[in-house]
Amino acid sequence: MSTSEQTGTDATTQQKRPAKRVSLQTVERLSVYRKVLEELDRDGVENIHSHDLAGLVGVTPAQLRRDLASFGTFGNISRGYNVYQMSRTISRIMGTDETQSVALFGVGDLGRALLSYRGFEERGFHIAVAFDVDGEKVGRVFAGRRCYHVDHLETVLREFDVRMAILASRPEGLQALVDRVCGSGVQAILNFVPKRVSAPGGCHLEETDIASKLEMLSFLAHTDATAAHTASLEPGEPAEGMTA
Amino acid sequence: MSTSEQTGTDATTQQKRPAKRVSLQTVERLSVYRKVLEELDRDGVENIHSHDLAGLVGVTPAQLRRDLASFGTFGNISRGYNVYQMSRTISRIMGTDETQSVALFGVGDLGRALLSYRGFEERGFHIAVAFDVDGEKVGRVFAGRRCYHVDHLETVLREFDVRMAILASRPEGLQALVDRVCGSGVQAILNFVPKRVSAPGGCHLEETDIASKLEMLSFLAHTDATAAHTASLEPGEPAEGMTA
DNA sequence: CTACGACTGTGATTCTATTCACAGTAGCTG
DNA sequence: CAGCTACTGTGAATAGAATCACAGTCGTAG
Ligand SMILES: NC(=O)c1ccc[n+]([C@@H]2O[C@H](COP(=O)([O-])OP(=O)(O)OC[C@H]3O[C@@H](n4cnc5c(N)ncnc54)[C@H](O)[C@@H]3O)[C@@H](O)[C@H]2O)c1
Ligand SMILES: NC(=O)c1ccc[n+]([C@@H]2O[C@H](COP(=O)([O-])OP(=O)(O)OC[C@H]3O[C@@H](n4cnc5c(N)ncnc54)[C@H](O)[C@@H]3O)[C@@H](O)[C@H]2O)c1
Repeated sequence: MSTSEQTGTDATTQQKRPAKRVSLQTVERLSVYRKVLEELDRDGVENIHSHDLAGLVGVTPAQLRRDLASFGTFGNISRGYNVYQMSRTISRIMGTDETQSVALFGVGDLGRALLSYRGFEERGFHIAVAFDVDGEKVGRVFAGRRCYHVDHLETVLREFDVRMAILASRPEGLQALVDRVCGSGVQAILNFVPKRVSAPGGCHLEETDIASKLEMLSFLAHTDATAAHTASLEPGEPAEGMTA
Repeated sequence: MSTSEQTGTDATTQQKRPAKRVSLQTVERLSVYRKVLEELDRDGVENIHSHDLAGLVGVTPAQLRRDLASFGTFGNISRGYNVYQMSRTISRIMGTDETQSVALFGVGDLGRALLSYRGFEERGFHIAVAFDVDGEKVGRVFAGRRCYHVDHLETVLREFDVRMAILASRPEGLQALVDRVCGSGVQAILNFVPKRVSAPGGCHLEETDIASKLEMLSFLAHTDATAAHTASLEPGEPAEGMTA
């Protein structure tokens, strides 16, 4: 950033630099920064230095500053960052400064747990509506949210102005569901169903495979438990067979 | 790998190369490879080429081969990889070739959803035991698993030979819980509680913050929705204040 | 008012991950 | 049985992320 107009920086200055490609890892960390900043704000802390904040979230000060720099200048030299301001700024960057409506697909065990979870509201998300195919569930109200039949998702999604969705349904027909959801204006999907699907262009899809996380942990536990990790392979016999 | 003894490679050959530091990202992908390989196996596919498998999981063929090469040689030239063998090998690498016992802490909405989920068994994990502090829940049986009081975790964990744990409790006293759990021989923890904790050395800890995933998705949706992403910042006034 | 100490933002550097590209080889064909 | 094709495993090249280190700035203290 240029040395001039330090005090006079206005939004336009930053808007002129949208080209900065910011990595997903940076965004993930931003989320953590904000969480910590909110705690600090609650504790009455007003300003904090990169060194201290970095210590709290477990990254290096350099990385923290670099992450923030992706979005422009907003620290005040020798006073550090304003906790409240920065928390709000990160919210705005992520689009969570105003509560967003989210749709839930699949009101099973997991879906109901998500519906009754109160932690989303604090982070700027509101599950506004649920969908299912089960006649037992359609029409009922779960934790204050009505459950509609998937057949009507197009009209209902637009009615509630939903742009994000959570999938907690079943693997069958998941791709078709994704296509319909994306076609109805949803731009981002969080998928809990352990099935590989792809979203059409312009729609972001994020997988959350819990079993996969456990596998990773299992690997880590096994590799440094058995010192020189015996996690070798067993090439076995060439296994003569047909070609795929 | 040397060109010799292609057919005669035995486990010891690989065990001599434990120095290969394999990245977490590689392990994450291994998990996906295995999932796809199991589907292929069910479909009767016996062999597959790196190109085809890579296409199915959404990575480049080079990356797939590189990932596998971290663990040694196990493709057969011009026949590709043996689907069943490779699936088993990856399981062994991750330590999921034999079912592992997992402990669950916190039998709330989320905890019960996890307990009733049948997908873990297929991936080599079995939630063998649950813990809570709520008198209403302690002593009861949920989906076949008994719920013990957290006070007795040390003895119960050893009894069930548990080396992995899932946290779905509450933020209060979480660090203390982690310390006790790690002290009882647990080597890996999957944490759903949105609170920053650290594990003592030798114990791996993985966070799964669902709201954080939503934030990431929100960011992505907002940034390429508003073309030249207006996600600028608002430096605001210098905000004179105390030092942190 | 000047000199100092400390902090941010960032160019340069190091480290890591991914991709390229090819040597070497197995199977297949005629 | 020789020649061809297409694949794997891997060194080399590239791209990307994290870290180092410092110039420039601000507040403060004397
Ligand atoms: N329960 C868990 O702890 C857990 C953990 C990880 C992943 N998952 C995955 O999340 C998903 C939901 O898990 P669950 O335990 O709640 O399963 P569940 O079977 O209890 O619930 C699934 C619900 O989705 C509904 N459904 C099926 N097809 C649908 C469709 N096309 N559109 C909308 N709704 C549909 C069903 O009627 C049912 O109510 C599953 O795919 C599961 O693999 C669950
Ligand atoms: N429900 C969700 O969809 C969801 C989503 C994301 C994260 N989470 C997080 O997962 C955790 C559990 O969520 P929930 O909705 O089931 O909450 P919950 O309040 O329904 O259940 C929490 C359970 O943990 C028990 N508990 C409290 N302290 C404990 C301790 N020290 N040891 C063992 N058990 C203890 C409580 O008695 C209760 O039964 C929460 O921290 C929540 O923030 C939940």
